[in-house]
This record gives sequence, C-alpha cells and structure tokens, in this order.
Amino acid sequence: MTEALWEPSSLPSSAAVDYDGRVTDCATCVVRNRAICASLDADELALLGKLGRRQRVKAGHTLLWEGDDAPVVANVLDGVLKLVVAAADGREQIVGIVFPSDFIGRPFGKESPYSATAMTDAEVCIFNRKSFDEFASAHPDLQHKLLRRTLDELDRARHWMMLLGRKSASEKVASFLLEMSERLSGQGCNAGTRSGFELPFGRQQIADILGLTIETTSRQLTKMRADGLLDLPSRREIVINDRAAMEDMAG
Amino acid sequence: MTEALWEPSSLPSSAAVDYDGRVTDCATCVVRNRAICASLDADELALLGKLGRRQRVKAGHTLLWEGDDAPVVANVLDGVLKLVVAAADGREQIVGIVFPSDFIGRPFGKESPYSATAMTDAEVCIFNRKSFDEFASAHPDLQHKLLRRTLDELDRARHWMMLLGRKSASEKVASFLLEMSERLSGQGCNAGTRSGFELPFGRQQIADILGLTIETTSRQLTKMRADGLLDLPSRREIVINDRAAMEDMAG
DNA sequence: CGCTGCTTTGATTCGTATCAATAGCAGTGG
DNA sequence: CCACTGCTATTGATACGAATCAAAGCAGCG
Repeated sequence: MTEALWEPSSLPSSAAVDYDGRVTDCATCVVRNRAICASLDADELALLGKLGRRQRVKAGHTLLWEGDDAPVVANVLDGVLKLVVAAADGREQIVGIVFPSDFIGRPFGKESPYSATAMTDAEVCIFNRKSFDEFASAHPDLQHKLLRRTLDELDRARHWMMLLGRKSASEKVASFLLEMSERLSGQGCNAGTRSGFELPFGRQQIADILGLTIETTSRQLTKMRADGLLDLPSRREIVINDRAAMEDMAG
Repeated sequence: MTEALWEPSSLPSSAAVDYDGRVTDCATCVVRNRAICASLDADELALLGKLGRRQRVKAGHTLLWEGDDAPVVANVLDGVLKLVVAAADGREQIVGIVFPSDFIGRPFGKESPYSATAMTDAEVCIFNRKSFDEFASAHPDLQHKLLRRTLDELDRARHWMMLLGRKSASEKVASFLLEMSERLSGQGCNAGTRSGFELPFGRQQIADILGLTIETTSRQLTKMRADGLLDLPSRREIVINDRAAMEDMAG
C-alpha cells in the first residue's frame, strides 16, 4: 500500500527523496548538539553515522504509517513533521509536532502507533530500527538521552490531554498560539522579544491539533484579531499583541 | 501546603500511611517480575531495596502534587492511582491511570507535571528521586526498562488524545470500557473469558478520564444497558454482553 | 430510620459542528 | 499584465450534542 520512503530500492528519482547517502558528517550536523546524538563521543558518532542515512521528505509525504511495521527511526534535521492518529472514517488527531533535533519513531517495538507526515519540506537522518535498537542498547548515554526526551514528550502529551478534554475553543486556540510562540522562537533567528512568528502549517492542521473544526478555528482567530489580541499579516503569520490577555484566555 | 506523605517526619500515626519501613524483601515482592525492578539481579535488587520504602496510601490521598518539587518516584504494589492535571477553576482531566507494577513520578526532572492521587487504598514502594536517578544512571538495564515503559505510556497517551479530541460521548465510553476490560482482566483472578469487571472508581472519575460530565457519562451507560450492550449489576460493576457491538461503537 | 454522598433522570441552554456560500490568495498560461 | 483555476480561509445560517441547572432515586452507614 505504501511506497516506503525508507526503502532505497523503491525510490523513484522523482519521489520525495532527493538523495540518499550514508551519513559521513555527523560532526558537522546542524543538530549535532541538540539531538540525542549529543551524548556520543567522536568514535561512537562515527559508528552511528555508518548506520544512518540522510533523506529529504517533501511536504505532505509520509515517512511512517500508522499500524505498519515500521523498520525505521529518525532524527529530524530540518523542517516540521506531524504525528497523526486517524479513525476509520477519516477523522484525524495530530498527537505530536516534531521539530529539528527531535526524534521520530518507535524504538523497541515494531508497529508504529501513528503516522509521521512532513508538514514542510524536511530533512531527516534515518536509521534502521533494529540496528538502532542494538546500538542504543550498547550505549547507555544515548538511551539516557532518549529516555529524557521521551519523558518530556509524555509530559507534553499529558498536558495536551487536558487541553483536548477540558478546554473551550477559545482557550484551546490561545494555548496553542502561546505554545507555538515558544517552540518556534527557539528556532530561526528571531530577535528574542518579537512576538510574531510564522506557523509551519495551515488552519486545518491547527484544527487537527486542537480537536476542533477548521471553521471554529478560523472564527476564534478572527475574533481575537477583532479584539486586538493579535494581528494576522498573512495566512500563516501570527503577531501576538497582548500576551497577558492571551495567557488569561488560555485558562 | 501539603502534608507530604513521603516525608517520614511529617507522618502522624493516623495519616494515610500505616507503616513506613525500609524494603527488605524485594525478592518476594508481589510485582517483582512485572515492575522495572525485574531488570535487576539479586545484588542490585538488595541495593535498590535499601533506597526504597514501602508505604500505604489511603483512597483519596495525594502522593504527588502538580507543580510541586517532587522528591520522590515510586512503584505501585497494590491499588490504583490517577494522574491528574487541573485548571485554576477546578476543571480536572485524568491523564493516566496507574496500576500495580506501574511506575509513578518524574525521574530526571524536579517539578511534577501532574498530581498522583490514590483512587483505592494503595501500597507503593517509594524512592527518593535523587537517589533513584543516580541508581538508574548506574544501571542501564533499569533505565532500559524505564524507557520501554515510558514509550508505552506515551503511545497510550497519544491514543487517548485521539479519543479526547475527536470522539463522541458514546465512542468515548465504549472505548473506555473496552480498555478497562483489558487492563483489569490482567489483574485479579478473573477466569479468562468473563467479560465482567469491577471498576476501581466512580462515575465522576470516568467523566474526568473521558473529558465528559458525570451526567453525560451516566446517560451513555444507561443507554448502553437499555440497548442490551451491557449490564450494570452494581455501581462499579460492568458486564459487557456484546463485545462486537461495543467495538463497533468505539469507532 | 434517616442521614449523606453518589447516581440517575429530566428540562433547557449553549457551544461547536455541520452545511453552504463567498472571498482571497498563489500559481498558470494566455 | 491580467484572466483563469484550484485551493485555503472566512463568513453565515442552522442543527445537534453535550453541558448546565435542577430534582429525584438509591445505596451505604451511623
């Protein structure tokens, strides 16, 4: 059913993947110091590099399919991906957003519990899951990093459960904007205090993150603009004018 | 603000804690083979035992408070606890249910991101967080177990996000009953095929798990009984009559 | 037996989804 | 440069599901 992106032999030259080479330059990797690889010394890094492969993924393409046996895990070098759980009738819930230096996939378990799809053009450093599992088992520091990351993700997911289960539409949107403002300002070269940022995705995806419809999401944003809480210079840009009021609204 | 249950010096004899002794019998522990401790050999176990302390927690008492510096982690020996995230105005969302052999707390981080409260009388094996962190860092196998457990929890949480964000009340209740049926049948001495089980908590707590109100929850259960999907022999007992229909309904 | 707290049931309101149409923007080709 | 096309977002009217408000049942317990 799926043209597996991670299967070299199945890659047509026109596919989402532009190149597919062994990783030889972990030492100069853009996320070298932020990704889990940061736990490794030069020798270990070289070893892991042999297992990894760089790969580009075009916006909209899916790296991992929910329910499929997923023989890969990956680090994100660039771009933004979403983790999606879908129901049979097409309803979707985004259960995670993956930024550069974040880790994707399910080590130590074969079925991927969700799909991972690129929301922007992206670049990932991909590993065969079995090799990665073995490597991780032999490198406690790596495993430790992974554990910390997973614990953080779990905390984040649980807070999101509160939002999904108990917050109103306006609270959801406000909470979302504040969190995105934080997570996105870490990236890029934003001059610190600016409260403007560009979302890497559209309204429908915001709706899928918040458990709302696109219409409700749009209405809430329009209302916030009317109330002067924010500006919407373009479709994907957000400028928060009144952060205090926004925090108030987030509940 | 909180009479910390894990602070020996603050324990009045009438408190939730009945006794408070060093653990000396890990080898005969009821959850010995299921908890993360299963990764340890006899020597290591003895060492960890020195760090641990058994403690009883009465139903309704809180072991960890959201936002507090939480100097402890624990294994659950007996009983059921809930993990709760609360809003300023009192709304609550249960973000996790903790059964015997499960692990509670946030290693490698000080603020507890949620409260942990006993739903039934419970018994836990408690550790000072710092000591536990150190012990874990020195024992890769333990850390590995913990990682696997955390990954499982994350998967579970993410699936729950789908339920909270996208499912209707009837789908929520059906999904909940099916999951509880599974998780509870592992425990106790249920004769396998029986589809009846006793929930360790009341209607309000079901509502807090599903992101519903108690009234809606009650109405859904009543309707399912009327439709013959299940029986409700007593307040906390559930007998699923038509599992297929229930799975259908869970969406 | 009569509390007390939990659960069920009923009437009504309110928020969000749904359905439907319009508006705005980005890319394409005349 | 501007009309055309397709897609995404906004806006409006309405319907529906779940929350809320209110009251009555029902168990367990002194």
